[in-house]
Amino acid sequence: MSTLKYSRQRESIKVCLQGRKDHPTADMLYTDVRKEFPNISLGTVYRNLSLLSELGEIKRLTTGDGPDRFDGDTSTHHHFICRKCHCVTDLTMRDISEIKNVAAENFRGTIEDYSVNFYGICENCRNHPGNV
Amino acid sequence: MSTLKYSRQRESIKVCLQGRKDHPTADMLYTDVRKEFPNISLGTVYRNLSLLSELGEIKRLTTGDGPDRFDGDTSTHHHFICRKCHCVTDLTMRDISEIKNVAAENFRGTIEDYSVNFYGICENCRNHPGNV
DNA sequence: GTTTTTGCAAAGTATTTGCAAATGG
DNA sequence: CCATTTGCAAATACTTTGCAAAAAC
Repeated sequence: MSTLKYSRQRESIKVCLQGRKDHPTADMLYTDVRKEFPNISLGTVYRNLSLLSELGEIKRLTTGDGPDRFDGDTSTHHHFICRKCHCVTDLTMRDISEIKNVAAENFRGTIEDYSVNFYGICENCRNHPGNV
Repeated sequence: MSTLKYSRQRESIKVCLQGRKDHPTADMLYTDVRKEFPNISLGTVYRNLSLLSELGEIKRLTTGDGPDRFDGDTSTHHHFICRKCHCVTDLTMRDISEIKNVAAENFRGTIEDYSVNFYGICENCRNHPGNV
């Protein structure tokens, strides 16, 4: 296996992501990072996002609708995805990790992880049905 | 809105899907349905899978790895996805729908649905580490 | 006859990859 | 120096779409 080398681009991508509370796509981060590195390429953004999520320094969110999104907050939490405006927001809720044990009870493989997404209409879309 | 017309192709796609216990991709179903309709096009398969899942007659599964998969069983259940062979299997587990209420407690939008996926290593991959 | 669906091909979206040059250690 | 990373462009993977012909009703 190869040794990891520091890169200013990777660092910037990580800092940009951690400074945001939305859950940006690769392309949104590309726009952001280009302010600091105008010549960075989208390929580099994709490569580093994949690398960082393999290292566990960020999280990849697959919403089931459109491109993957990324989250700089790696602590255990779940997301709400609005089926109208497609925004992704953090949910503050009590621990539900017990569902992993429930799933493991009758299963003969090894369950290592789980992911939960909640879907519906966000507060903003419900209040402004005309938009988006 | 337009009225739905019967189509032999759509019927065949649905029957093929319901006859399988794996969770095939559009392309896998395409291969299958072509035995009955050698001239069917992949576009027709995609169109009908989207339509059927909008109608609630089948379910679309987004695994976060590779193409979407489809499930002819629309009853409430959850899935395990092997991170090695990427197989998708049904989990038999007790009801966890309470997590929807837990999520709704501190959230100001409307939660309509949720999806849970479990990840890890399936029994087969664990027993045959060399394969795949 | 009118509307919906199909097959085909082309286009669209998201992401990955090959390669020579640049950077990091 | 040698290994890794970059920028660029081309390639890939998956899915959707426009359109004329066929099928459904």
